[in-house]
Amino acid sequence: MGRPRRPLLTRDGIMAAALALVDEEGAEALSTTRLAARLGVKGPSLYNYVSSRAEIVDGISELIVAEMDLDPTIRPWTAALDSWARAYRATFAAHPNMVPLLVARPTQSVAALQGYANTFTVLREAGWPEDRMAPIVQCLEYFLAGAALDFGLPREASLPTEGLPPGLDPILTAPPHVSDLAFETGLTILIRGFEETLNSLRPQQHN
Amino acid sequence: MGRPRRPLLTRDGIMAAALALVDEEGAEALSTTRLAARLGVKGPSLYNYVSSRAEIVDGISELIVAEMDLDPTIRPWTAALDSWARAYRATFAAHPNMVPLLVARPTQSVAALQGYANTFTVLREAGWPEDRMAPIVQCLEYFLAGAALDFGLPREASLPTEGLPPGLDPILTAPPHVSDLAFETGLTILIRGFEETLNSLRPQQHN
DNA sequence: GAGCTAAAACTACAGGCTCTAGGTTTAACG
DNA sequence: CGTTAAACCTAGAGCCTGTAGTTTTAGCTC
Repeated sequence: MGRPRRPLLTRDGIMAAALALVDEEGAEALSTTRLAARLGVKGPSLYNYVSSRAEIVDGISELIVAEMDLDPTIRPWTAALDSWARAYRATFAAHPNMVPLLVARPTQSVAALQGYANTFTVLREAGWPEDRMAPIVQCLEYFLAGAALDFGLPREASLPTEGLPPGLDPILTAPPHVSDLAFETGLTILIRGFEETLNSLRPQQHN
Repeated sequence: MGRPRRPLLTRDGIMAAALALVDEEGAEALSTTRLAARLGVKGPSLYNYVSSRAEIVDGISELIVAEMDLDPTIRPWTAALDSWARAYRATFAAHPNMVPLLVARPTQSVAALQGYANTFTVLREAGWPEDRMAPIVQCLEYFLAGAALDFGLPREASLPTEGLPPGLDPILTAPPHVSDLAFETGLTILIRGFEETLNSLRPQQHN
């Protein structure tokens, strides 16, 4: 076939198509062969723009992180954390198939780091001691990551049906919105807890 | 080679070897070929005991879940949740390479369900209303799952080093035990929050 | 003990995956 | 117009999961 009149591919196009592929067909459908087919091209052509499959996964992550628009002006800090948490969750909810791929790698995209930096700024402004910020942020992120995992789980996984231990009704007959409830419960408790922690720290600042 | 004098494999032996393989060489080393080699056997022989690779992953999960011994007699309920949380975390800490494989599937092993059932029993005893237990438990599990993910992350991931947004010092210069701190912080806050939730619920029970 | 069945290993291979090597056409530039 | 390099291609190596069919032998029945 030789070189086409105009390039059939772009790096951004590859990443966008990869995200669409995963959204539509699941994480296990993300192969260079299938992605290339979707782009009207043979597999190895992708390697003109990308050096490995892992790089494609990273590219998708960046797209998703970029998608969650954070407002850096929100104050006070409790509202900022709350808004961050909801944006985080909404983003993963929009791409449930990506969850297994995302959680396996550490977040090192620039956009994500920007988000962290902003969070630290807000906390610092509010009077949080330098050495207390990282644990607080990480602690909230644990909760958010766990909540995100929930979206990635296969729906309606058939349980053994027989030989189950008794007393599981609360989880078996749970209404579908129990995840929302769990999220709201945890987020409220965590942020209130952070607030109390900060309050208990403040008096000592004036010693 | 034909049938050996005594079987070379057992289902349990396969699962145990698979767990050891993942622990020692990482999740990506878990292939039927390599697992078989470690057992002194060729790849397809495994299929006499197991019907798919996924079944092996499930088997490993069960081994790990079984490993975390929960004491069903612990009271009060706050101590029970605390102990459950620590056992959960310790278990994942012992098998960091399994984390990516574990979180991608829902927990449907009998041992795990037993653990849930026990948790619900303890909460019920303590006076939690039936419809409040599932959110509480799931909320704590979000936190624990997220904390577990931390163990599965590749260590010492090299960051871009340049072009980083400013203000990231708290995360970059964080001491290595910041994960422990984040865990303790979150667990304390959550359990205290649950306690207050229950207290605020109690007065209404006597209406 | 002889013979049959089925267990438990094997080899061979189909089809999928990632990625490399090298070929071919054409765009872009001097 | 000629050269270089871009951007596609095909071929294939080497991994993977899983199936089919073969071989040897254990264990049971008569």
